[in-house]
Amino acid sequence: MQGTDYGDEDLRKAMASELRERLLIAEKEKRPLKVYCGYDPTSTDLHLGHTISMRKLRQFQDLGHEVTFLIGSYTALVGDPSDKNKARPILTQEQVAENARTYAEQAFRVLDKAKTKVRYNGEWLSELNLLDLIRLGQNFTVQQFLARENFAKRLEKGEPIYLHETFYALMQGYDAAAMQTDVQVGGSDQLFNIIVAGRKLQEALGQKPLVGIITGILPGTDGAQRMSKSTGNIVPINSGADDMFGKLMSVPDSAMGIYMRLVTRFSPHEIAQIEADVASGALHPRDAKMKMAKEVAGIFYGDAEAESAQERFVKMFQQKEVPNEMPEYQLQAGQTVVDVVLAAGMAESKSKARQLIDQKGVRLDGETLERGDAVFPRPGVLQVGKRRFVRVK
RNA sequence: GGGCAGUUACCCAAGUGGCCAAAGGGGACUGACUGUAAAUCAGUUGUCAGAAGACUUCGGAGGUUCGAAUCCUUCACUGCCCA
Repeated sequence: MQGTDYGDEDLRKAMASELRERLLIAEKEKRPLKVYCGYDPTSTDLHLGHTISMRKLRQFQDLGHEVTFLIGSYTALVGDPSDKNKARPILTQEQVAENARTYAEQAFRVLDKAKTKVRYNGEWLSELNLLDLIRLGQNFTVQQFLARENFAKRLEKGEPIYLHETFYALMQGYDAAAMQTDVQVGGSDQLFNIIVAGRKLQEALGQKPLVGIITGILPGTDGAQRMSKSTGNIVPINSGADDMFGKLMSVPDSAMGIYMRLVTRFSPHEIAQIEADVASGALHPRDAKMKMAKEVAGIFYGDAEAESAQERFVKMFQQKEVPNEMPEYQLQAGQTVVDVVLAAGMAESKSKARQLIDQKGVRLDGETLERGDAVFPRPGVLQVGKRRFVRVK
C-alpha cells in the first residue's frame, strides 16, 4: 500500500481489509481479481502523473491478476470536474479519438502488453438510454455532489457548475459496474468517483462493491501544483530519457520526497536512508535528486539510457558543454540576428527576439550577441537562454 | 419568464470620456547568484519600427464624441435573487 493516499485513516483500513478479504475469495474461486484504472484521453501525451496508477496496475499484473487499461473515450467527452475549479472545455469525438490512438502504446512503457486488456468505455456507455441514466441518477442526491470539495468551492465563488458535470461520476461508476470490477485504482482526486459512485452503483446493481486503491497525486515540475497538461508542468513519458532526466532535475528539492515515494521503485527504507543522508549533509541534495532522476528515467528507458542521460546532463550543465544533438537551421543570405532567432523558432515574434537579445540571452558559440539588427555573423551554435540550442549552418 | 450584477492582456484583477498598450498580483521569459533546484535581486512580458513613433487590443456588432476600456443601442455569455 505504499504511495496510497486516502486522506482518511478509517477508509484506508477498511479498504485494506476489504482487499485482503477479496483476495481470499478470489483464491477460493480460483480466479484473478479484475483490476482497472481509467484514463481520459484529453491530451496526446501521458505523463509521469498517470504512471502512478499504472505502476499499481503493473503490480497487480505481476501477481497474476487481470488488468484493464480503460480508455475513457466517452467520459472524456464530458470532462472530469475533479480537482478543477473550472469546467473543462468539451472535446469533440474526433479529438478524443486522436488522443486515444497513442495512449495504449505509451501505457505499455509500464504495463505488460501481453497481460493487459485495453478497453474503451464508449463500449457500454454509448448503449445507455435516457431511462437508464435516470435510473443511475436515482442512486445519488444533489447534496452528495454539492458536498464534493470542487463543487462546493465553485458554488461558493459563484462559478458555474454545469449539470452535465455531475454525469461524470455516474459514468465512471457505471464503468466499474459494467466491468464487474473487483479493484479500481485512481488518484485521490478520484475518491468520490471511485468510493462513492463506483461502489454505490455496483451495490445497486447487485454486485459486491469494489475495493478502491487511492494513490497520491504527483506534483508537477513546479513542485506545487498537481501535474497536468493545462498547468504546463508535466514530465511526459514519451519524450526521451534526456528530456525526462532534465525535467526531473528541475523539480524543486521540496518535492523530491514525494517523487521518490510515488514514481520510483525505491523501498521505504531506501527513501528514509536518502532523506536522512541529505538531512545530515552526507549526501548533496543535487546528488540525491540525480539518483531519483536516474531511477525514474531507468524505469521508462532502461538503466543504460538513464545512465547516459545523466552523463549528458552533467556535461551540459555542470561542465557547460553544448549538447551533441540539437536542431539545425540553414542560414539564409542577408539574415540578421533577429531574423535567425525568429526563423529558428527560438522566439515567437521579432519583438520577443529583440528583447532576448537586449537581455543578453542570445549567444553564438558562447559569445553574447549584442546587436539584433546586425547581419548574422557566421555559422555556429546559437544558444538562447540556458537550455535552447540550435546549430546554424 | 422578471429584477440586479458582471465579461479587461496567459490567469486573477484595477481602471467609469483624453495623462491607457491599460495599475497591482500570479505565471512565464532573460540576466545575476546557484546545484539547470528553491529563495533572493534586477529586468522583460500586444505587434511592427534602429529610435522617435505607428498600428491592433479591454465579450461581439453598431452608434454618440474632436477623442471611448470608460457613454448609448443591440446581441451573446455568466452569476445572484424572485418565479
